[in-house]
Amino acid sequence: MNRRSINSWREIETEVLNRIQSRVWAPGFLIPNEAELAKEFGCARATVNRALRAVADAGLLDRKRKAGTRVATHPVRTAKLTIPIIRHEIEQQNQTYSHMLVASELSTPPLHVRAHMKLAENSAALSVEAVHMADQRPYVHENRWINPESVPDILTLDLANNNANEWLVAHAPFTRGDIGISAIQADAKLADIFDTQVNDALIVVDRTTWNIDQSITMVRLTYHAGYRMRTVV
Amino acid sequence: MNRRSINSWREIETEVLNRIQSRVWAPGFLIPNEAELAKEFGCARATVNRALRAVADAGLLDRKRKAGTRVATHPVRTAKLTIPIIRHEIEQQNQTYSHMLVASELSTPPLHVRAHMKLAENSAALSVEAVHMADQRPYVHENRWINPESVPDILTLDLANNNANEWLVAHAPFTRGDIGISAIQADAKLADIFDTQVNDALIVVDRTTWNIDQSITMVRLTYHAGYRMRTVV
DNA sequence: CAGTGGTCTAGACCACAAG
DNA sequence: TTGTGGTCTAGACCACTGG
Repeated sequence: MNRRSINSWREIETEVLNRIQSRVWAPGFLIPNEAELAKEFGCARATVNRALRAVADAGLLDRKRKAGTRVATHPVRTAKLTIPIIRHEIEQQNQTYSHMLVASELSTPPLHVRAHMKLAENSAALSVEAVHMADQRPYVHENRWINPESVPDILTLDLANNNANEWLVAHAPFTRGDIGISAIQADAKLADIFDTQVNDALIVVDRTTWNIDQSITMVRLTYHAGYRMRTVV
Repeated sequence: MNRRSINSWREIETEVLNRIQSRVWAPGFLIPNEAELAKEFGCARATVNRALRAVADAGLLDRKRKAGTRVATHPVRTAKLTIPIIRHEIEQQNQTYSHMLVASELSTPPLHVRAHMKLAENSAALSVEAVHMADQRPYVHENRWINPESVPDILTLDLANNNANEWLVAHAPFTRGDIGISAIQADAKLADIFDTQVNDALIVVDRTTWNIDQSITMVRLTYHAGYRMRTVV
């Protein structure tokens, strides 16, 4: 075969994607092993490995030792949902960010919060309620519980002039988090905050972050009516 | 230093994460270069590279040639939002999947669809409306436009017995897609489908997929009331 | 210009899993 | 048992970019 030598993993990745897309390698097809592809492309096996690993990470190939590499029959694609700092998200739209603290209080969280955050029955947590504004208009409402055992410094922080969202990102790295996205009807309070109608549909993001097995914070973000989360695959 | 030798990239990754989390390497800190870390860990530079690349991909390190590697000050975390085949999502919850075709018709799409899918003014597209059921209960409503130029075979497919969602995944690989998530109030039709109240808040996912620059399909998925998308970071 | 990460190579050994 | 991907090494050169 007079194929010109392909020796960058990105070129190999492109070639592999082309073969999959053009169905030269159809779904379920067992593709040649790394050594053979390396010979075909005239490069080292490690380079082929790098390329195939990238394509497999994207969900288009299934790789198994001994069994070889197959084109995924039902590629499970994943979209990257970025979790931006709210100020950044707003400023990226060329709007002016501001932040309003509604309330902050150290108290005993309700049962469902204690349960989800794995807090002891009599333990106190810091409750923070705030509204993030874009060009002075309410953008997202934040309702947060913070575990002071994970971030004791939060108790001495001036939350009126500091933003819990950003402060936590910089000072409380987390190892994992769970996220839920749902839709709710605006109640009277939310309708008032967002200057919209009761029963308007709003997007809600619930997120809890953990340091190993200790909860850091549990937050509910309720976005203004008409908000649209966007991403690409 | 009497450090034991660390020579797997996963161990190095763990060690790096530990140093970031314990703030031994604080946000903004310029960490040693790959060669130095390789010496410290007693491994090859390529191994350090593999580990640092993984951590950087996770958003916790910023790497630049010549400038070196710094701990991210505002780590941009990304959650993986999987785009499952609806049948799989339902079966994973141990529910029985079924699928009901409401309508399918070749017709001229409305302007906003033509515009988004980049279709010519007089071109026809296949419109498919269906409901996916879990244990006989409506789970998600699907409203889809398919570009027959991208997937001509769809025109001869028996959509009553085949599921456009799955068929497209297997037969029309896409190179990119854009996704929007929003909340809407149920209108009379959706309330009827989901046997819920008008004005109930529903989650809507709009997705358009592309083969290079040619649109394949544009779909609106409207989930039943109370549906919750979940993911982890 | 020079330091850093990005990548490639040729070879080696290992870990897993199919048969 | 054995074929396949997974990983590591030591070295090399390249590409980008800060100073």
